[in-house]
Amino acid sequence: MPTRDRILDAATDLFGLRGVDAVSLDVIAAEVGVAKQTLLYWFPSKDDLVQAVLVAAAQELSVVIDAAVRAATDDPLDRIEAVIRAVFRPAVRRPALLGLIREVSRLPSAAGDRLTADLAPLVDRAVTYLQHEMDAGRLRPADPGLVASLCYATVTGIATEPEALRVVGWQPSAAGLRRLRNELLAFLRAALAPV
Amino acid sequence: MPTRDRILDAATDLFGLRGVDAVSLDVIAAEVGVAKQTLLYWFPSKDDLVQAVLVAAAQELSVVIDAAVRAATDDPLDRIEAVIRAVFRPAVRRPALLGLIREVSRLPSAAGDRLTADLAPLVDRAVTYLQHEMDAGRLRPADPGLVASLCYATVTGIATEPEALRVVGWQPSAAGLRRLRNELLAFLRAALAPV
DNA sequence: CAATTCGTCTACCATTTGGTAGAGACGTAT
DNA sequence: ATACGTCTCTACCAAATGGTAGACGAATTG
Repeated sequence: MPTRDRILDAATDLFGLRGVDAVSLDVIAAEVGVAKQTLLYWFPSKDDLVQAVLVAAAQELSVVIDAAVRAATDDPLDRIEAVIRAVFRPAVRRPALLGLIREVSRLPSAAGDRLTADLAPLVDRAVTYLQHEMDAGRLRPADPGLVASLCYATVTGIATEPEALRVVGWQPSAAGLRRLRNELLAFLRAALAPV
Repeated sequence: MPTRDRILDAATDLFGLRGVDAVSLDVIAAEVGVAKQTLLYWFPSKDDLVQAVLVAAAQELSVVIDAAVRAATDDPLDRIEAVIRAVFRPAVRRPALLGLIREVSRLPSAAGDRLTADLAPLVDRAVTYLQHEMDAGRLRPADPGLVASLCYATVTGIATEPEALRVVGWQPSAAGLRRLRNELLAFLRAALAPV
């Protein structure tokens, strides 16, 4: 893999796992196996690196979600399930991915604004869709924007906080993951289904 | 207020908002209006300060939740609603509080273990209670541990990520907060109610 | 009054941070 | 060959970091 991509990969994992401020360029460089100045050659400053990492992560997620939506059936609950399933795989494979998105909220707003702008169309489409399905009686009527946020909070929260699962005795085995995914799906289905 | 408490307060807000690693002792000292060495007088090291902040936050939340549970009626959905309402107020007044709990997952495990131990009895009681109510048919049958984690993820996520709400056009006004709280309650009620 | 404890301070220090300057290795085109 | 662009390196640097040493004044205690 090209050096630039290896840097992006390592930075994504480290930033998402430990937080942007907690990870120094030296640590990333050591992880990748190059000198710090090689990082600064590819990304002129740490801010640039953060930016690039965010853009790459947003795009990766966008693509996955988009494909899932396209492939699913017409029923909104099935469609939502498809998205969750699609997000769950990369999120578990790389817990850092969603952790990174979350990291945005504590970054100086300028950095996050770019990401927000990138994701805005995706969000708008989702909200419009929810509204439409609620009107048609296929989802529990509610504020579609807030419902979208709540779903996001649930999925991201559960994917990025292994601690919260550990204290209830959950184990990250293959079987545990399946069980978690199924409970998550049942939870959201119940939360969204029409009365 | 005594210096020690003022330090704890400021540290709670800053740690919860920006992350432990991102906040230096100098920043906290400046916020409180004392010299850095005054901090180190009260808390011999940054780790000690972090520890103290976590313990204080956990206790504050424990007390609030405990009171809410005691005061509520017998119906489990009402009881859960009471807890959410109780947590919502301090969480909104100080967004850092829940953010801090979340911060644990990225701390060196030793620091978080103490907090985990402190909260374990509370969690155990909640899980046992959920199990009991599910058996009695007053809640949707599911894995009570995972359901507890999912509720936690939803509440914490929505309270600590203003970004997720901003992108759907939500505003943190008094009316907005009420609307958010009500949607959150409806969401969880639907997710937990028996079929 | 003397001695001690408490709370805060100024003055430092070693390490780590993000970042600069510039040299050398490598291939490719002239 | 030589010149040039690409990529990585060693050698630094100024600022910020967590932390130490110890002085100062104000209470408290003998």
